[in-house]
Amino acid sequence: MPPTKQQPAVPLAEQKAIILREGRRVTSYDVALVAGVSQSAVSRCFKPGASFSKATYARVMKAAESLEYIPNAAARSLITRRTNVIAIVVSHSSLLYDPAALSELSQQLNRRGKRALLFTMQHEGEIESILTDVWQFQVDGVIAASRLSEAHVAEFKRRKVPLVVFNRHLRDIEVNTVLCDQYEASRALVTRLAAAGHRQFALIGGPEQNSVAIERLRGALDRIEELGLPPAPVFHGRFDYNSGVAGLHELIARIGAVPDAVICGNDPMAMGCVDAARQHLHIDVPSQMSVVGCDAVEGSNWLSYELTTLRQPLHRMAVATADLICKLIEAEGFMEPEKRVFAAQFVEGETARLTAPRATLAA
Amino acid sequence: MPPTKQQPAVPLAEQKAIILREGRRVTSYDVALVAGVSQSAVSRCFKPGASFSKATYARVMKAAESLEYIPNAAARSLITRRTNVIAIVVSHSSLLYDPAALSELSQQLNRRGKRALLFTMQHEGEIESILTDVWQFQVDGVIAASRLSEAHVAEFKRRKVPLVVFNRHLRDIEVNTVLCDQYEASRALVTRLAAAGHRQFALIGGPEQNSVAIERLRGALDRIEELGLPPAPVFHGRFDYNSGVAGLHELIARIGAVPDAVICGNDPMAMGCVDAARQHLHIDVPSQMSVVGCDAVEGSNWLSYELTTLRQPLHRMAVATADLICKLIEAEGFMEPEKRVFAAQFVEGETARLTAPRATLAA
DNA sequence: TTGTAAGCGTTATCAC
DNA sequence: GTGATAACGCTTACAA
Repeated sequence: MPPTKQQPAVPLAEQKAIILREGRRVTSYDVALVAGVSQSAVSRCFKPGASFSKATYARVMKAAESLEYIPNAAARSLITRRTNVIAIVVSHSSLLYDPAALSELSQQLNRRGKRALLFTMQHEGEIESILTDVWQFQVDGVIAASRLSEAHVAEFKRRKVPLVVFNRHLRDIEVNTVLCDQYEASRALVTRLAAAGHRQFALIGGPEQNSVAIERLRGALDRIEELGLPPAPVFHGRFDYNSGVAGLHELIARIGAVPDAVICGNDPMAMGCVDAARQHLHIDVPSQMSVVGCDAVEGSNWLSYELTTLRQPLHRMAVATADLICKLIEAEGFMEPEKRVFAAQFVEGETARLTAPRATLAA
Repeated sequence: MPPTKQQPAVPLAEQKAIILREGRRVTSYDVALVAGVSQSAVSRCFKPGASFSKATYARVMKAAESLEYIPNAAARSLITRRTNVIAIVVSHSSLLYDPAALSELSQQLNRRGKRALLFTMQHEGEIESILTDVWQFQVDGVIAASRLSEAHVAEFKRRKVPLVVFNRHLRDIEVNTVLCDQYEASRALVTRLAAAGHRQFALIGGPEQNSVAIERLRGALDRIEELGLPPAPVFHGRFDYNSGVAGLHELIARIGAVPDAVICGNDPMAMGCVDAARQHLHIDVPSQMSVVGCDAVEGSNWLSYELTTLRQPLHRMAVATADLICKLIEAEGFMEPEKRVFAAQFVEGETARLTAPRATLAA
């Protein structure tokens, strides 16, 4: 066996004492001293795919473990220009009303070795200060589930920070997007309900600025007009249960009669609408009035509701989003904006009448 | 006016061209060149409380803005040893079943100038790899809403990373904690229900390893025994709606009769229990059987349920958690572990009978 | 108040 | 395969 050439190793206990005394963190330099190798050798051992001998690796790992050494991500990212952090920008309400989306996104990023830096905003105005922080943290990319102006999108481009817009419709802006085709889903829904004999529609939409809410409304209104049905009144809610309750009362007052079908911008509003109908107004759902929600959230399929709704393929959308952001990071700017559109899946449920009523035929 | 002494400023356009050509990021050095000052002057202008003249500040800010300069957080944290990032470790299920907690925490951190790095875990086993990442990212502190072993807590201490455990009961471990007194709340609940004449209790608990679930069960079981009531059977669910449905069926089979009251470990399970009673078994709630949940989640107060439940003061808990973690960061280790305990608030709702039944007196 | 210069803890380059 | 050495972009004494 040839003699192993190596630097004199510093005793572990001694090095530990020094670190403790100076109140320092453990660095790769400390590991190098204990392992009897150079600092760069330590660095290489922590880099997958780098070249080092088995013996060096063993010595380094032993020293690293006994010192509980962990590489410093800040120092690494300073030179690699990669942080392995993806910012997720999400509004307070989407977090509350659809927590599964955030959870899925986080999981998918983790699986790809990325971590999620969470930015929640209560008001649209906070976006400015959030973006400032996003730039500061040098995140590798951003997933935004929030409204973004054209100027904001342009700044992402200038700064070369990959951006994927999740489930928002940014019309006429060239930007990477993963979304569910709300417009088409709404149209198909109206078609189906109309085929079952519904004529007078009423709509409980989401906030007027919300792009998802807008698309859902547009789809329904366009299709209603195309089919020559009576115009549908619109109530703008805030995506919460109470908006559904209030919405139904107001819509009935406006029409002066019970509508055949109420299409709601999301599930909590639809559940509010169902409850208001059944418990306040003693309207039977679905025989007297149909109610449809959107999102198939936790709770929509419970026995008390069994809501008719539209399920977004959240898992697949999260996978697509994570894939896309990773691809963008790899491509380093040399990629055309990509839009990945998913179709919503109809959940029949029990709150909408989906076949023509016999009674009507008899009458 | 005295002549302003300053270094020759480099033209903005020229500097921009250089940056673009070299594909670099904009650094404080670029700003310094354009502003005609030293790099350290630029740094100082971005540090609140540092000393600089008004004139210098103005020149620096003008240059910074025109170059769209933003300080690099990685470089800064390398030297300041502060990242302004707090890790939030949360299990998939708590994110899903109580998204408001995460949202509140994130908001409160933001308000204190901190950002949240989100770690979600689907299985308890993932905690190891998560902690490795936590150390790498040099976060200023960690808020954990998950199970942590004594060894894990010890590692936080060794690495001097502030830790606050959110709403978990780590028995016999010295660790900063913000929680709701589940044990006491459960005891009080049993007391109140017993006073209303309930004798046969049944329990639908959460996962056997979950500390919150354990405390809730313990409190109920202890109090039931103290009051000399018949022993209550326990079903262990997974915190989801279906567990509540399945739980009620099984508990009734075990007792051989309908219990007087079912205490559930959280709201979705309670709602499952209510639905199973009303719709599968045609048991009237609350006249024939009382059902109580826990958490007062979104949906528990909707008309179809109006659940009797225990509300945790989430907002105040989030504020306390954010305050505590910030205090710990400031104290740099010189602080005794602190436990902040909040009391749950009883929500009367409509699924539990809270007064003695007249019928019983007559019989 | 301001500029000079020495770090912070890595990775990357390049001889050997 | 390995060890010097130069970045990375900032903060912070210290001297002027």
